[in-house]
Parts: sequence; C-alpha cells; structure tokens
Amino acid sequence: MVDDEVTETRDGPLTARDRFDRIHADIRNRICLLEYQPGEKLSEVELAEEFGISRTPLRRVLARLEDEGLVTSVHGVGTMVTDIEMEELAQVYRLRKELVLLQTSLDVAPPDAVYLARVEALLARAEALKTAPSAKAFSTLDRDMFLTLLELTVNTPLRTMSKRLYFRTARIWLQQVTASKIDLMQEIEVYAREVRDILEALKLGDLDAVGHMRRSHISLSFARMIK
Amino acid sequence: MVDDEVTETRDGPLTARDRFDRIHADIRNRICLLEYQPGEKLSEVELAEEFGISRTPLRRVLARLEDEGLVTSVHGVGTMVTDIEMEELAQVYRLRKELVLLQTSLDVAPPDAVYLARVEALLARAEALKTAPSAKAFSTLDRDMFLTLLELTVNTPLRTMSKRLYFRTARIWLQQVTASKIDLMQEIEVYAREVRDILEALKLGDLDAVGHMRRSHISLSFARMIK
DNA sequence: GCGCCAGATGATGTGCACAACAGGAGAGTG
DNA sequence: CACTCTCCTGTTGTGCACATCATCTGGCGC
Repeated sequence: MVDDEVTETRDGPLTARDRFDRIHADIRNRICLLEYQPGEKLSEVELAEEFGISRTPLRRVLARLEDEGLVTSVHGVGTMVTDIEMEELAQVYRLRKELVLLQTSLDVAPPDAVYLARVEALLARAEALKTAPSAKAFSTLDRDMFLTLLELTVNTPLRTMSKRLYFRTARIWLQQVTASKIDLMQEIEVYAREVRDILEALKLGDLDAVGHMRRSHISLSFARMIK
Repeated sequence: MVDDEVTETRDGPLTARDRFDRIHADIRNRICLLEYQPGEKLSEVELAEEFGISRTPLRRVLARLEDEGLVTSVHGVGTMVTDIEMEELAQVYRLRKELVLLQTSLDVAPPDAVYLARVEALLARAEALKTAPSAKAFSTLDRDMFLTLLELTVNTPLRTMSKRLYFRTARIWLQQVTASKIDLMQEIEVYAREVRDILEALKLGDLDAVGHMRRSHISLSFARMIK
C-alpha cells in the first residue's frame, strides 16, 4: 500500500527510501518506454555502477520490479525483462475496464479549477502531438494522463492497484506502434478526441460519464491493439 | 503478478524462491493471527536465526511485507508491524466490496464436483466451530474460505490484488474479537449461515448470487466491526 | 567425425563485517 | 533540581567476497 511515486524533492538529505523509489521509477520507465526490450538481460553490476550504489540495494529494486511482473530473475542465468502473454494482457485489460469505473465512483474527490487546468495542459500536449508525432512522447503523455485521472479517487488501495496494472502492460501499446501494427497518427487523433471528451465531462462534473468513456476507450484501445 | 502462495512440496531440492515464499507466507500468517501484535518490533537477526538463513534473504521478505503494508522499517529504529487506521480500513473494505463482485463475474471458472466438496468441507469446519469456538481457528477458516472462493475466477491479476487487500486487513477482525468488541459465538453463527448460503448458490450455479451475497457479508462484517 | 564430459565463465543468491542512524542513559553544568 | 551534551547501544542500510547455479566451450574417447 506504499505509494511508490516520487513525490517531491525535499530539502533534507536523501534518505535510503528516496533513492530506492527514484531508481525504481527510473528503471520502470525505461522498461515501459522499451529502452529495455522484453527478453533483454539487465546486468545487476552495470545498473549498480550506473546508479552509484552496490548490488545489495539495487537487488531490492529488482525484487520489487519482479513482484510487479516487469522482470524475472533466474539463478545462474540473469534478470530479464518479461514479455507479456496474450492471455494475461487480456486479463489485465478486462480488470482495468472495471477498475476505471471505480476510479470515478469510489471515494471521488471532485476536481477543482487547478485540476481542470492541469487536464487542459494535458490536452494541449495531446494536440501538440499532431504536429510533432512521437511514440515515446505519446507514451509519456498517456502515463501522465493516467496518473492525473487517478487523482480523482482518494482510495489509496485502488490507486496502488490501478497503477500496478497500468505499468504492467503500458509497454505493449508502444511495442505495437513500433512494430507498425498500429497507426501512430490515427492513434494520436483518437487520443486527443478522447482527452477533449473527458475534459468536457469533467467540467460538467459528470464523473460517471468520465468513467464510462474511459472504459470504452480502454476497450477500443485493446481491440485496435490485437487487431 | 507473481503468485505468492506456496503451491506444493515438490520432490526436487528447495530453490531459493521456494524458501522465500515459504518464509513470507509464514511471517504473514503470524501477523494476520496477531502472534505479532501491531507496533511490535520484529528483529531481523532473530528471525534470520529462526529460519536458519542470514539477514540478506530475510530482508527481502521484510521488504515485500513492507510493500504489502504489513510492516514498516525505519533506519536505526526497527521493523514494526503496522497498525491500520480507520480511514484506510474503510477504503479497503469499500474496494473489496466491489472486487468480490468481479470475482464471480470476471473470467469465472464454473465449480465442479470436487470444488463443491471442498466447500462442503469448509462448511463442516464452520459448523464444528460452534461446539469448539476459537478465534484463531475462525481466522484460519476465513482465510481458507477466501482463498477457495478466489479460485472461482481465473483472472490472475484480480486474484493477486484481492489477496493483497484481504491480508492487509485480515487481522483487524481478530483484534476486535480479542478485545471483546465482537461476540465470537454470534459471529460464528452468522458465518456458518453465510457459508451455507454460498454453498447453496454454488450448487445452483448462480455465481452472481454468490458475489452479491459475499458483498453484503463484507458490508455487514465491517458494520459489526466498527460498531 | 560424433558424442560426452569436465572445466571455464558469468550470472544470481548468500553470509558477514561495517557504516549510518535513532534513541536512551548518564555525567556534567548552570 | 533541571537541562544539555556526549557516549553507548541496538537497529536498519550498504559494500564486498564468496557460494551456487546454468550455460557454453573445448578436449578427450571411441
């Protein structure tokens, strides 16, 4: 139930946990952005050197990534980035379709003006992608959008589990785009429209509509992905 | 997404992961059965000696328990069993009420005769509790019942998250009983009736009814607990 | 030439000593 | 007597050397 996001750069000295969270989020992003491809071997010693620590604390990070299903370690072989089987991908998406409804119905915190402004900024980023398309930038935007919409609920366990599920499969979409199995421009168009719709519903205070729209988006996204 | 349950005692030599899962489930059970009270300090060296390993692998177990919210480690102070605040307890229960519906509607595996027999055995254990009431035995039965009903869905992520949530708050009920804030005999009566109802619905193949019954049971259980 | 086994190699897993840190006890001072 | 500073003790966090394991390679027997 521990929030695994790096909250802010504090004034005090960096504690061990701060380093841990930082490195964990860092490696997780690399995996989600396909900088580490599925099947690729991660060297503990190399990563430890890069982050300026020893293997011991790094192994704790890898252990957590393994719990989250992003890597698997095999004694004597190595630590490899996991691939995702079709069946599990489908299971994750089916579950996410249900959880997204809860995110706008369970312990919701109504959005204020500041929040709406942040979503508007995200919409601007989506629009900007049209003129400068980039798969990585898209992935990053989608992640930020996801985390922002997750703030609508204050239910901590729901947040934690939704996050785990999201990061578990976030790289698949990017993988499909890279393999040219999804048309990037079309995907960006669709996404911008979706963000506009969500923003509209947020302004009207219709969170139920937000939930069901997101649910259909996830469903359609999955359908396009396995097409 | 890794299944953290000890599946079976294999013939081959115990691998590191087997030991890890075993020790993890062991300590988790102790916490859930209040053998380690909330706030109690767990000594890494003592636990390591007890399990016949060094601190290094044991710390990995504790790290996972910390991720699951069962303990917290503070540098220079110690590793303490967490307490659960009222607000978080409520959040967990609200979420569990929703997830339990999914467990009988998302990727369900219809129960067969063998499965029904297992539930019947659980019912027998519930009935037996009436003549030999025991809070710990009740807790253990509730856990086994939970894990058994969880098999109704084959959605792995749903299973994993439901389990995490369950074990996060499993000890609270036992705590309330120990503090005599809940009447054990009455609780056992109610529970046996619930199991009978669930078994009935299972035999009829009405999984939807099972889900909604469980949902109401969770809701009522929470209401009795905070009374 | 073919098959098999021993050794080399490189990876993760473990044990251990030490560093870093928080909290308490006790002496010293006003 | 109250307060504070310092040292001491116990705990978690880290670095490092070694154990354990899987894989590959090369030589040996046939």
